[in-house]
Amino acid sequence: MTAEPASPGTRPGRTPRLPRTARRFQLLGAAREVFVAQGYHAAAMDEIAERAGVSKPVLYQHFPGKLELYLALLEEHSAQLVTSVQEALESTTDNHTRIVRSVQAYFDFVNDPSGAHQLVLESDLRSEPAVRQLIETAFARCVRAIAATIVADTGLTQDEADLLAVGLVGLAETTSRWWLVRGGTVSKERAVESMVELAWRGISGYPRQERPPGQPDQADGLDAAAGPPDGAGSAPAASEP
Amino acid sequence: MTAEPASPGTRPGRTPRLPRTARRFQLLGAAREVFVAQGYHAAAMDEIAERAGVSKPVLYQHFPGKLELYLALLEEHSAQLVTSVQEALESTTDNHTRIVRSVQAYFDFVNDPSGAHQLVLESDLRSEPAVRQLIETAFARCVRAIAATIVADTGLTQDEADLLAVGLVGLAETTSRWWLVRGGTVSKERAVESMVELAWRGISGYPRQERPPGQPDQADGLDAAAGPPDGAGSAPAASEP
DNA sequence: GCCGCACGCCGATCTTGACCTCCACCGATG
DNA sequence: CATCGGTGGAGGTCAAGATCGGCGTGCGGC
Repeated sequence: MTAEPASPGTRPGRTPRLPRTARRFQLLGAAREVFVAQGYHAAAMDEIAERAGVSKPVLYQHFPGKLELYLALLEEHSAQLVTSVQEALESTTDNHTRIVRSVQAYFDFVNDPSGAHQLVLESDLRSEPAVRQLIETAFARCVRAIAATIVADTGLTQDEADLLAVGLVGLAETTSRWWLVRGGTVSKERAVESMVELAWRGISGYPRQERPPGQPDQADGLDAAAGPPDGAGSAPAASEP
Repeated sequence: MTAEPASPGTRPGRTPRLPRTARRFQLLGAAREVFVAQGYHAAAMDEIAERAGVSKPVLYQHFPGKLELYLALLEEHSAQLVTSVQEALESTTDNHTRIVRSVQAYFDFVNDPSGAHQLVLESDLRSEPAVRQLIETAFARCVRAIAATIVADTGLTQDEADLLAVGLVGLAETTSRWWLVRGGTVSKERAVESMVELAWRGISGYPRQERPPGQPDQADGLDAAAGPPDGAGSAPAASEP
């Protein structure tokens, strides 16, 4: 006691006393910046607090610990990605458009100026079960959505459709991240277009695959949406034999 | 632990005094096990030494520090992956076989019982520049090898080929890891076959990029191995070394 | 208009855990 | 038989997560 408060007139007020909700939001923003820039392990709670303009105790009054803070951000952004992909798939019944919008969803997600995609796609805390589970669940939701679309519009088995969906997700993830890093060379639209074309060529002709006889194949490929292909003509240059 | 120092006569000799090379090899093996199981940050040098049956000073006599030990493992396995992919591409001139063997290279790499692929594909030390650079270099080498093949056998530009190669690498990476985790459902051969088919459909028809109609470019696909199209000049410009 | 209350905020500190070296010991060699 | 290089356990250092008492401000009640 009587430590050395020096002079009581020292300007103590740094922060204008925010309400809890606003403060929490600001802390999440600061944490996102630091976690994205440094990664989980290299990030320090001191820096997050400093970045937010508050002291560490305030941080610990809003979040029980570093892990929970990270998980809050991770949950937010992984849900955002999943929602984007699901909306892209549900927004239309034309499968080519579905692919376009899904790939675009990944590119947009990666292109977010906050760089939050790194938390979901390049986390350095996969050893933590909670983190791993969250990331894998988000991945699985995207895969499941795509696979459900595939299995609904083709005669493929669930396993086959899962595999294809995983491949497409990996393609979109990897290319979008690569495009972001090497962003200068190719425009986003061009990259998306290339990837869509690759994916579309890859799966558009699928239902005509040699299947055990007795299984009447659908009349058309994936490009046949729910209804008849009435002038959709979406197939770009698909080599239609 | 530390039951008691008790008597100094407790048979201290555990290790039969290995030569340096063998000892180093053994240390690398122990380190690999621990790093794979725990990740870099959760791994402790104590555990690596204990796993190897030696004490910590010997560990530090073979490696300057934890990071260097990790880098040695990372370099070894990333080089192994790159070599596998390069050999797969150079082993034949048939592009379909090239894809088969390349995808198989990824699946084999992931399927290694040591689990070493996690070091390269799921490292939790990307914040470290040396680690990041090593991983990205390995990735880039795989991409470059594939892109070089594409650009040699088609008229695509370097940028386009890079993009396709990145997509194929991402596809192989993601599906192989997914297959390993969900290994029970699909056999490896079946998964490889599906992915090869997807990739092959995706790129096999490529050299006939949107060209004015009326061109009878029937057999002019990637499956036509030799002979770059004469009219495909289009200023490659050779930007990257 | 004024007072007391309560809440939010801060400086300084503690503790843990992991990486990295110093004193006793033992088998091979001249 | 003596020496010497390598081995083993105990300890130092430091960074980073987590926390305790005090302070100042804004607001409801009188």
